[in-house]
Amino acid sequence: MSGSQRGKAPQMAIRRLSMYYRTLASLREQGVESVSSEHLSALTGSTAAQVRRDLAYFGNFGRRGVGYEVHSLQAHMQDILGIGEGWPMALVGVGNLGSALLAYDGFPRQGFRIVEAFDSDPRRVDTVIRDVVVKPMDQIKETIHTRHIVMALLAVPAKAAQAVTEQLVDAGVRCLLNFAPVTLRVPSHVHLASVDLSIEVEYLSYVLRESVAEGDAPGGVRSDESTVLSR
Amino acid sequence: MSGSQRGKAPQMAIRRLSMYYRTLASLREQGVESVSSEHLSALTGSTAAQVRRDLAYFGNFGRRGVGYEVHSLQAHMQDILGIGEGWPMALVGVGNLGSALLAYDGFPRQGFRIVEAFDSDPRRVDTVIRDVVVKPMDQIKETIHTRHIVMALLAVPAKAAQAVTEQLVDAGVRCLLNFAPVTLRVPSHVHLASVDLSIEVEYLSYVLRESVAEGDAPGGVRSDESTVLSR
DNA sequence: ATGAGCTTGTGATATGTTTCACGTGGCAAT
DNA sequence: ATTGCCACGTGAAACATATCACAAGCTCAT
Repeated sequence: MSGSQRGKAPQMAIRRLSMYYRTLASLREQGVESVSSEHLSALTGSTAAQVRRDLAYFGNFGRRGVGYEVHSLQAHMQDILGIGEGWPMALVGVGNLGSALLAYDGFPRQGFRIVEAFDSDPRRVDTVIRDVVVKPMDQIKETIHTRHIVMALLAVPAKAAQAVTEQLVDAGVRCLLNFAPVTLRVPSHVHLASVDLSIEVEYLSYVLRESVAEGDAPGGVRSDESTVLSR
Repeated sequence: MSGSQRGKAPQMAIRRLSMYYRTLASLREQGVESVSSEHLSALTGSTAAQVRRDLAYFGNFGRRGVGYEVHSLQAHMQDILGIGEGWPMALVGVGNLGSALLAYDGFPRQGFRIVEAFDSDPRRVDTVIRDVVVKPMDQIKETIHTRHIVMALLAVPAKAAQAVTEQLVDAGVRCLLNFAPVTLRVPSHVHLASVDLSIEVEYLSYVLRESVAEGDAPGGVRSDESTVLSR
């Protein structure tokens, strides 16, 4: 009944669902009521077969000969991804990046809100950014516990990251999005994703030099080969 | 001669090289002179076999029975990744995120520097952040051309992203790191990577609800399953 | 020198993901 | 009703990636 899917979906498929979700939201704003896998793939830089396969991991959302109903498909994506649960998030580290995360309007728009922020610097404690009061680190455990926060964003310096991670895990956090350029260790019941800017830049640097080394003439138009899409 | 490698490396392997590089730098600071694949895998959350395979895509850097010499291996990684070419980068969009990117010290430490910044908001133009003068958008083409900039970071609102991308491509940029939550279209000779915060958060949201749905008891200690590592 | 012990580099294998190709069901028009 | 067309859902094939397991090469102690 709630034991969801058919086969288990590849991790990448789940990330692509996010893209489909966003694209569907945009289509809906434009008043589009129906999409084909072909259309959706063009908008997300995927392929039609991939779109169909990705969606089929989770159910039969389309109608043969017709396509997918935008509104209903979006609702399904939202449900699968857990958007709308309105998970409250905590932020640790209110430096430049942390402040940017607090201000990032993509989160609230997708139903995620940073409701608590922490920093070790006394000069930042008690400042207010976007209606969030910055608290000192020693209040992490109590605050996270009483507010039932399960997701945390980690925007502290690399050196501090592992120690802070352990505080957060100890406080009961279940998901961590790490921005520090380090490999974190977490217990197996805690989920971890990382955004690493250096890795992305170095990856581009690699493909750049590779493409310069070989001959490379301009060609047609290609789509996103981003971090998460592959092809 | 410069047509580098043996087999061609998986994209993920290249991202892992970045992690090895960073880890080697850290080991070197600690005065460690030699590592085994076993040791390196423990530090990066990979496996020994994976480390050896990843490195073997590019050459024979180790000595059997001994391991890898930290300094020399780091130098090879640097060379492969093109770190040290000192690619100058341009930033477009000096809002919260853009400012954070300007301040991010991971870039200069890896040999990448943001040397130009652009914004469409007149209130931001001519301000100076971290020694970089913010220029108006209409100077993109000339500036990028004369300074031979090949990499650009895109930190503008989603709505503006595609248009700005086209300006940058027109100006001669070869690599783009996109932070806007949209799928960009670029000509095939331009390389694109994307960092999408919503996707990461939604991915965590998915695995969270999945793990809550099934029974899940705490277990041992696991390592990074981040964006880029897989397993 | 020789042997024991260690760790790399790599065929072979296993696993995972994407693509292909087509059967199935649905719609519209005649 | 029947026909023609369309687009989904999916088994099977192709491809990509990770893991296994071991031969090859190095070091050190004797």
